Amino acid sequence: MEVNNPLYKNQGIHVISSIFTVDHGVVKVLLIKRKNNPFKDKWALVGGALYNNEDIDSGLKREVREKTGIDNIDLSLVNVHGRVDRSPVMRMVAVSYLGVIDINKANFVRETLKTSDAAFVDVKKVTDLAYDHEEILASSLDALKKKIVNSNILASLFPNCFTMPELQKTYEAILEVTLDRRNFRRKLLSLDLVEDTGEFANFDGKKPAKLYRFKDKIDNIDVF
Amino acid sequence: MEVNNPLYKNQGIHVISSIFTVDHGVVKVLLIKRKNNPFKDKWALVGGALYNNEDIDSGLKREVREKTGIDNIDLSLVNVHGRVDRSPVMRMVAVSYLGVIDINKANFVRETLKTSDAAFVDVKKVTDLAYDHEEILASSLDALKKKIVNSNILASLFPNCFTMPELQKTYEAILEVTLDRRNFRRKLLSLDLVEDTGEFANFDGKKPAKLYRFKDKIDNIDVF
DNA sequence: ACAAAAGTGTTTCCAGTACACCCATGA
DNA sequence: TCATGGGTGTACTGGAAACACTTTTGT
Repeated sequence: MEVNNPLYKNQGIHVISSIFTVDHGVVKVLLIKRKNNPFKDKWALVGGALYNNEDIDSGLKREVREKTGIDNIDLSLVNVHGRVDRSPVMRMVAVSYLGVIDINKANFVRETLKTSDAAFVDVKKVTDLAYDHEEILASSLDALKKKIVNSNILASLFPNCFTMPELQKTYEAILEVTLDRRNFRRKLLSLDLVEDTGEFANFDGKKPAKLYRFKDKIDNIDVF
Repeated sequence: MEVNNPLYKNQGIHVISSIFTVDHGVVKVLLIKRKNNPFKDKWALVGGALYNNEDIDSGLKREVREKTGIDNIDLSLVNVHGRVDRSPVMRMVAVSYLGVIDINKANFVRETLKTSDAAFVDVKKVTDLAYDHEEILASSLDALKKKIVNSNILASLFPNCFTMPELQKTYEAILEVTLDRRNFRRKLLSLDLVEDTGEFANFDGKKPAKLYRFKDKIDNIDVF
């Protein structure tokens, strides 16, 4: 059968995650530095090759765990990258995902069996990644922009409390726009995703800001 | 390297297309009957295994051509199906796509090297497909519903002229809702996707209906 | 003239936008 | 008391929804 046909041999699947955070108004993505060839010592998105004895979701989570130590992140499908020459070793089709994490809660490890370093990098300053990961990143960043207006994916960025101005700055950083304070607040409250905690946050010398928290997760709010 | 690791051996990629049409108010999908094992003589979605020397887009088009004879259809990514047991032969990850075609222009062939029959089947009556194709179909049907309100994908269903009532019936069939005639027409004209041909269609004994045609293709109208 | 189905216009309502004012705090 | 940034209210606008009337045809 097919298995013996050389046309079908030596193929594999990459599962690649773009893990984003927003750090002081800067959108960053988690990169790891590769220990092995191909692309030894190059920075890359988190991910690797799927095993043939694991579901793709399991492989995705395993790769994230193995290369970063992060264990509890929601990832959603973004795209498929299938140019025949995208890997120099053998034919690999990449399935890409995106996730969002609070930088303070992201206890990633800097070195693992296959990686020599890890860091959140400003997406605007990312260059020279392994494979076609720059392309994958661009595609995931687009998807992130679409997703934050249709889902409560940003809840992961604020596991505890947050103020409206904080949340707004995050939206503005990702979407690269500026929004009206009053309309932003009204819009967000009308979505029924967040609730007032009754607490306040005190900053430098300004009026204390109300603290909100995200309600239980409702992914992908439908337009209909 | 990885290539010699048994964990990475014997994997492949399926490219699977759900090709839809709307026939007299009934949403149908193109199925083919398999000649070979596994799932010999079972109906299945159009698709097959990607070669290791072709881009995924090329493989997708090749599979559609080989199994149906259809050569000029736009397909867009829908989902990835990666359960480890989804294929009984070897580990295959499926990438699924959707397309839409006018049933009158769809000159598909009934038999090919690998298929013994082909037919458009009412999506509500599809049962007992090969592999996990029922699951893939369900997912693609969902995607189709979302897509017809955000793109002019239905233009492929009406390569020539059409009347507003016809187009509305098509929307209603896919979305499984009923819409208001007047609002539907206004909405569609406001989208600037269609233009008046100046011609009219005469039916039984009713007022002639204006004929419209789709303007040049603009896929995926953005919400922003 | 009548039924059937097509075309057109009007009102209402809500969500998004733009904008002005008040409030609490630390210096 | 002042500057800074946070909180609240209101008027405007445009698109979606609800709805009624007219037009054309074959019988």
